[in-house]
Amino acid sequence: MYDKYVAHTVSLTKSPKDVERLAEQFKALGDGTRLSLMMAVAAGENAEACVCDLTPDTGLAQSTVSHHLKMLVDAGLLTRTQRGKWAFYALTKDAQKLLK
Amino acid sequence: MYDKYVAHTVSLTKSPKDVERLAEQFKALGDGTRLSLMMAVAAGENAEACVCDLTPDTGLAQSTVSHHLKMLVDAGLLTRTQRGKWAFYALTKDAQKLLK
DNA sequence: ATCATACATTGACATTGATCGATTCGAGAT
DNA sequence: ATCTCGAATCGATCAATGTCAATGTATGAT
Repeated sequence: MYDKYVAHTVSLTKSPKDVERLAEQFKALGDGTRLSLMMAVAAGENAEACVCDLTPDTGLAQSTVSHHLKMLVDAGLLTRTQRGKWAFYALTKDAQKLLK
Repeated sequence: MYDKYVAHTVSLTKSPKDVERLAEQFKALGDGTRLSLMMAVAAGENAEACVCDLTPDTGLAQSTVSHHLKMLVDAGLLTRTQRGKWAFYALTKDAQKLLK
């Protein structure tokens, strides 16, 4: 009922700790390379992708891509699953919310 | 109809330029201080606030807060309106979408 | 056991970013 | 004109970040 008068953003309901966590997620998305990686993962088959698929498009070194992916995992935006020699990354719920 | 099978995130529909812009907005939100500022603005009367209101809570120098606000404006997340001696900041549509 | 493949980790470097104090600017009020 | 107050800009400093080459690690194939 207060919806008309009170801005119902994320903001009003978050503790300082939540704010820091959210800021961390935004920061993780706040880089062109990483945002592109997220997009590529979302666009991949079964909405997942392995590093070998992701690296070429970026034009960056494999180690750099690996580093970015780790940041996204640490931020809670990607999951990592090892299957054979490949590591598959997929979006988390948080990521889907933030990117929708 | 493809909704069930295709991740319909931001990702799939954005040009490289849009991606960079979006990344810039995420980056702007990816800092605890700035995210708190956004929240404070959203929580303010009429969903706006002036620097004098915002500065004390941050515990930072006024110049620093001013700098952060400029970044948020440049990213298209805040508007700035001068009224008398005060500068009032308010959320943009983009910001409301990203923070909802 | 050895080898190749797919990633991760490390160390280094250059760039960016957050912060402050000091100064400047602009808009009323005197 | 001068003064004051709110806010923006400047210059400097120090920490954090993006990047790569080199190396390490784990997995599967030979």
